[in-house]
Amino acid sequence: MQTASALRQGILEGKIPPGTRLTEIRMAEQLGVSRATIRTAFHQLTQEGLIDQIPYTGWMVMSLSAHDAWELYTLRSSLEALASRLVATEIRSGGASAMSTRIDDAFGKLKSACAGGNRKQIADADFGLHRTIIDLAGHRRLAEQYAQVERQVRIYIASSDALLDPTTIVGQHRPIVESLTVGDVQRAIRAAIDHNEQEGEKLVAHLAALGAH
Amino acid sequence: MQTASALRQGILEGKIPPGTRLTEIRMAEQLGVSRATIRTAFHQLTQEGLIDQIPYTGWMVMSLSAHDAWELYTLRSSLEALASRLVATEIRSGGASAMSTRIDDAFGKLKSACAGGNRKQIADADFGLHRTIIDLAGHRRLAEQYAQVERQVRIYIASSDALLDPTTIVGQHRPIVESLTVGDVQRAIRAAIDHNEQEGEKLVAHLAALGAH
DNA sequence: CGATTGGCTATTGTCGACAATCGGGTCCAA
DNA sequence: TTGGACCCGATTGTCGACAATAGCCAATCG
Repeated sequence: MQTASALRQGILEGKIPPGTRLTEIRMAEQLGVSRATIRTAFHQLTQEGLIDQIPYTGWMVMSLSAHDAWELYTLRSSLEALASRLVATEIRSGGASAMSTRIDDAFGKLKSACAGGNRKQIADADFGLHRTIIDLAGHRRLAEQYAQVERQVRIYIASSDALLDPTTIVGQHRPIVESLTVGDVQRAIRAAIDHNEQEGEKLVAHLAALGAH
Repeated sequence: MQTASALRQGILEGKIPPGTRLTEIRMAEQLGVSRATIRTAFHQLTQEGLIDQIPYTGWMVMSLSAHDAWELYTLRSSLEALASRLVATEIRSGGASAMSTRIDDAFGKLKSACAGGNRKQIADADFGLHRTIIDLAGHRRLAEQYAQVERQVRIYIASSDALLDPTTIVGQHRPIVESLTVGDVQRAIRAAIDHNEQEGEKLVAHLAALGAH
């Protein structure tokens, strides 16, 4: 839906910052549609994990505390560990070379994005690599739940690209890619968990610093 | 919301079987409310994973194939493994005796339910024990995502209680409870995974048998 | 002076009517 | 016979108006 897309983009690009209160009436006027249309869009965004409803009061752009960041990265760790197990197992058993190719392609895009230096491109390529692995698992519900986590993480990555260090990103993802493409199940699971632990600590620290400022 | 609760109950108790097509107009007449109210209820149930929307066509009660069952149990396994890790770690490090108590209580209810023999009570106690562990993890997003999986599993458990064997249920849960209450992290994780593997195979087999009938 | 009650405003919750869209069936023509 | 265009019923999508509710501020009472 068009109006949901507009709002999603605004939130994900940081134009509508976390904690912003959204009212149906104002949004309806602003976008030139009726409240019913806004309402379905808000329901959609709620399902995507981007906003929250407060009965008889309004809607709020999801806002993350340090504890929320901890939740996101512990959850993401578990979901990526499952995906890594499934993909690595498939690569190990079958000769699924198409899977390895797609992972290598996504990793290649990340490498050239880091070489380029464009923050948005780097972030997109980073998320793209992770999403490629998730999609390869052939697990709709896993993909859906992962997408919810990813979108919430993106809210913060977008509004504060303090978590992107172009010089280290490629190296941090190499263990994940290599263990997967050779079908080393145990190492792939471990690599996914380790990666999320590192990233999670960074986001928690970042949010704690913001909270203190 | 009242109307969402009525529909949820109907679906979870099997009165509205999987695959049923729901139309806003008929539901509105049937429950004596307007379409707008039904619509928000449907959006709520969609977020809960109980129904699906088909644009310009209607809404359908979630229907599970054998592959869907595989998805549910692999996902549940990962989520319960995470919860088990968190809870067992907490019990090990702190003297969180309240946690052990709540787990033992839930296990006690399961035992007496199995002794009683009432299917619905057994199912509720079974889900209750798992939910207790999830809740103890202190992880809102984990609880929410787990709830989605649980509700979808419940759709089938309710409509075909072939998966409940009162004589073995208690024994199947004992490793989970014992490893958690003594704070054995690794064993707790393993117990959670093993349990889900068993249950998943049962549901897959059940669905495959239905598909063949 | 503090707490409680009452009303007021802003916002969501609910409603019925109309517009847009989808799917299937029919009719016609090649 | 078969392919395709068209029409029609059913259903959701959208709209504006009214009802219900929460939160706030002030007035009142102890």
